[in-house]
Amino acid sequence: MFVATGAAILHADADSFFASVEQRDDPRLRGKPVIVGGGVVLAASYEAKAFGVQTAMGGRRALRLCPDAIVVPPRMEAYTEASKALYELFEDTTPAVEGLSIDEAFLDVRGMERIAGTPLDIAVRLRRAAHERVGLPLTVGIARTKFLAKVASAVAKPDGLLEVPPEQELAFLHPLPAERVWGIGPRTAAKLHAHGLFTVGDVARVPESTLAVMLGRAAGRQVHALSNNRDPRRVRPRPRRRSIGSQHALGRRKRTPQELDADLIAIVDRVARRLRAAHRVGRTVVLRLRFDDYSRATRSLTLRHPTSQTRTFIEAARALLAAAQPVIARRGLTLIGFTVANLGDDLPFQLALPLDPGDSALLDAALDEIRIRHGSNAVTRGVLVGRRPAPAMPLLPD
DNA sequence: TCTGGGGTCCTAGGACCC
DNA sequence: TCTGGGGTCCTAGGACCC
Repeated sequence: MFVATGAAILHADADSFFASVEQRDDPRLRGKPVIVGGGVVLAASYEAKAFGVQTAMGGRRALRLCPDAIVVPPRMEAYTEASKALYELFEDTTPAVEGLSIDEAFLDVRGMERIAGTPLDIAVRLRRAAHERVGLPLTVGIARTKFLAKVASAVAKPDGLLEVPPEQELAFLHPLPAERVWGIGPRTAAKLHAHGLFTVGDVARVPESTLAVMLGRAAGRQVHALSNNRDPRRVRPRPRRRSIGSQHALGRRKRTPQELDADLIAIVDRVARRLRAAHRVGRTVVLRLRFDDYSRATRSLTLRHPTSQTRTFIEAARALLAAAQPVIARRGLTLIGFTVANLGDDLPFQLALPLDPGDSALLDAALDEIRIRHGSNAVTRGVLVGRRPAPAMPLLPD
């Protein structure tokens, strides 16, 4: 009888995803060092990685390391298609799939022994299907917890398969560098190194209260739990996304105010379109800025009503940009971004009211009532119908 | 070492309310 | 005259992930 404590969580991760899709679609790229991106490396094939090329590296440096690399521009639609095909395989494998990113997911295969074989059997089939049906290499880690499964796949890359048996978990985990722990990035790692902590095992021996002081309460707790191999999180479908945004690097060239405004409008419009396509609305708008010295700033405000209207967002974004002018003038702008958060659903509705719908206080009250029924960030658009002979009017006119 | 574009979560302070 | 404790919301920033 299969027991629930066995290693039965799979972490499936496509290797160098964008670059693998490019190599799949263009035979001339196979076996060659490929870089996807331009100014910056979005993805590098393993042949390029062998030269030291890494994701997020500047393009010029990447080409110094690997002069023979073939640079191709990204094709996001192709990657989205490939991602869908991969996720179809995941969903065919088990109903319990938790997507992490465009090319990466957890699969819970507990209790499937009788119908589908051991987790290892399942993983072998999944990898074969990825090769044969999608044409992409897939690395799979198998373990008892999500964290260990993810670490296992990272260790097994590229195009690998690794199972961590329950009795070998600590022997596997503790010798690894601390950076393998989820949530330990460069900053946190530097803090840990300063205290003489380098491996997961080193970190595991530090009391949680000490880590909380060093890293903050939440981060300390998480790092302590994971490094001590405690990860009770279940595999479950991801909740809906909480923000939608877009950004654009401007380069060093100075923009005139008119050019900057045009850039801003283009970004805001892109975000608003995506929001409407997803039937979502948002209430908090965030202007994201980056300066000559790569320092960053954000400016945000929360609207009275959630919306997906381009015009409202542009007004808000312009106001935030205007307020940030002094710091922009001092530090020079190199990136501009716009994000809408505090998302809700855009539900069409109709509301009958006893009074003339020209009354704005009444309108606010009506919207509040709707939000009580549908959630605080729901609903911005609809038709208000007055009982008096008045024409139906749009609630927030375009 | 040189930095793109898409996200997530946490922290901390201030305003405001009871 | 001095001033508790708890809560929510908003804004800004930091760190991390792919």
